[in-house]
Amino acid sequence: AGHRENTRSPSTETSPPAQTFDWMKVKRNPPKTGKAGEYGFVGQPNTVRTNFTTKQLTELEKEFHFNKYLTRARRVEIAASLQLNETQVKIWFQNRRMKQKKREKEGLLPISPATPTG
Amino acid sequence: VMILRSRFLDARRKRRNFSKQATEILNEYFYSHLSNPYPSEEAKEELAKKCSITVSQVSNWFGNKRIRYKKNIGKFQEEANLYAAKTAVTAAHAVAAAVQNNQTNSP
DNA sequence: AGTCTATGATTGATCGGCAT
DNA sequence: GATGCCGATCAATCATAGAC
Repeated sequence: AGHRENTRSPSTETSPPAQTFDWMKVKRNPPKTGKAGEYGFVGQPNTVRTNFTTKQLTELEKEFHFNKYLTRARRVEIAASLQLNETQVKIWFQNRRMKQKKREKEGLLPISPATPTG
Repeated sequence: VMILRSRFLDARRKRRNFSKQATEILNEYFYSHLSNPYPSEEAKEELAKKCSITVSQVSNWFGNKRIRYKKNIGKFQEEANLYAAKTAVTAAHAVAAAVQNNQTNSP
């Protein structure tokens, strides 16, 4: 999505000195996800990326094949059975759909007809 | 925590660096748009074509570049100057050409 | 032949915008 | 006003290619 422009001198673009533009200051808020995945460890604003287990991924993948989209009820079930937040399940499906789209898009043209030099 | 590696030992495994020239093109774009290195979809497609890589790869490249650049600006200073100078030369050529064109075209 | 760094890809999660 | 989805991006990490 769109990002904010810089607040620096917008005059000359080709300036050697490394200025600090706004995009360089962008910081993401830490995940709100309070995970409870692996081996006993609940609560805590888990400040890091959750690592899904192979089992969880397998189940999610399996469900994805069945339905690309989830209903509220199904989401609750999955989240409970896999010990994940509803949000995590929701986000996973979201990302999975994007991944699917990307694959379809890529696996359609990448075959360069005649790769010229360069 | 160790046996679960086979999960994704797939694509990420065998990776190939882009050609010297492709990297050159990408860097030129990056440093000449340092104030906002976010190429549009069209720009990405054009870069992808010029570099003979996919649009996703262009996106990956810029994503990695942006993060790594801001993570350690100092480390890229040299590279930044290099490309800044390069584009400056290109600009100079353009100006020279324009001037010449102007001379032979303004009787 | 290792160790360290550069780099492309993957992915859980965030951001802004839009739809319901 | 809240909630879900999309598209783009972030940020951390993986695994490998390359430098030393």
